[in-house]
Amino acid sequence: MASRAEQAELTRQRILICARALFAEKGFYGVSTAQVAKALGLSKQGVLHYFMTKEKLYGAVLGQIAEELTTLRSEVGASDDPAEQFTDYLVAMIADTPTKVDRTRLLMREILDNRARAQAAGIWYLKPFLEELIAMLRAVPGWSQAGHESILATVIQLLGAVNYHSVSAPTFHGIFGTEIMTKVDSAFANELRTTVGAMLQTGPAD
Amino acid sequence: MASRAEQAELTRQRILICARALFAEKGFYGVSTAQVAKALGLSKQGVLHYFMTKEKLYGAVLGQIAEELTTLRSEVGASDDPAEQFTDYLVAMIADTPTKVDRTRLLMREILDNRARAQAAGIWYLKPFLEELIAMLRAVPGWSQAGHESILATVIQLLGAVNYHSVSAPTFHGIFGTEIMTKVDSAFANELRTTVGAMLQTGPAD
DNA sequence: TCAAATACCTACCTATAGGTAGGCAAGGCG
DNA sequence: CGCCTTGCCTACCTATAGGTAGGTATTTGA
Repeated sequence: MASRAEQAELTRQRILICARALFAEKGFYGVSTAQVAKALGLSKQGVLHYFMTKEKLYGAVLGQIAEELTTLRSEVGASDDPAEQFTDYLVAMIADTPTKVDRTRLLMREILDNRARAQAAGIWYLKPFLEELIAMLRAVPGWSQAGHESILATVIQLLGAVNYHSVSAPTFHGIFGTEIMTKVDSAFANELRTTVGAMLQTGPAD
Repeated sequence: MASRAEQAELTRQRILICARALFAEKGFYGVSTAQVAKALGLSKQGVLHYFMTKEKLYGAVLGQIAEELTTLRSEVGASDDPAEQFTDYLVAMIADTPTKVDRTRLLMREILDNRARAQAAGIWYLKPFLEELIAMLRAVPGWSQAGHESILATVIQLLGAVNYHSVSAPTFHGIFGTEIMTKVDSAFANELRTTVGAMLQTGPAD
């Protein structure tokens, strides 16, 4: 049997995973700590025992996501071609597993909310990630001379292209039917490569 | 002086506008009817007098947005060139006024939430709008033969590229500073044209 | 002119939110 | 063995949520 400490860590992880899914689905205000607890067969205080407040629980989920973002780079094999490397990085962001979908949805919510909820304190971790994207784009031939605002605008557009898909997938499934959308989902990575390739080759607007 | 009916309609509009801004900023669960009322100098019942329930108030805001979406087409001058027409349509979606920003943010929230909150009933109005985009893309030379999943994937990517900008703008302002981001905001339409142009010219992936 | 309609308000009710206080039983270490 | 820590629970508190009931003063139209 697991030791006491191991058991505790396991529970902690279970809470984190469950909270992540629920926050992703309903948002911070849409989920109560009691709901998280109930979904795990725990009492509300069982949850609060590990994470003192709801705010901190949410923060822990966000921290986990931040960590994933920083290690994202190591998941994609380094290519010699800067354009390919950039593309691979973006493709790696596609949310093709439930965990990744949750991550993307939660990040989108956070971006929407952080202005409303006490300042932008929770977003620090996005910066290095974005800086990396910017640097990678700069390394692509034809982009090194582009203005900073061109680079940023392009990165924003690409992030939108990648992330909007997983965020909107359930809705689009409802609108267009599962059959077509399943095809879209599986074709998406390929389409994204083409899109990114087209943009990179055309170069910045300025 | 305004008649009673006119006065009432005016109040109704004021409530709608205020609710729209608040819902966009904090989401359905993040705003209380009392807060909406307070922001207008009304009592909670003053608001409920016009919109029986919070749910219905939210629905009315959504309805207003739906109407805006359906009339969006008439705002963009019809060009002869299908590619140009498609591009113009997308550019018209860019949220460059507070009202439009609210609209985009609220739609993004709705897309995130509608799975969680009682069914997808609120999304019907997106369909004609999307169908229109699809039809316009199909009309572009080189795209008419593309598979439906290619078209859809492309539309999703483009919607993401357009909408992510206004959704993430406040966060990005916080991260990169207002100076650069202001430049990005004003350069965005131009960059978007280039992006869309590049994609259209390259054609679908299949 | 006077009664019906209506714009908006002041209570008030119930459910639930986040969180505190404190208990209890089962490890783990001296 | 016995004490202390700790994983988790049962109350319980206060604030606020959405919503009902019913009032009042002003318009309006017959």
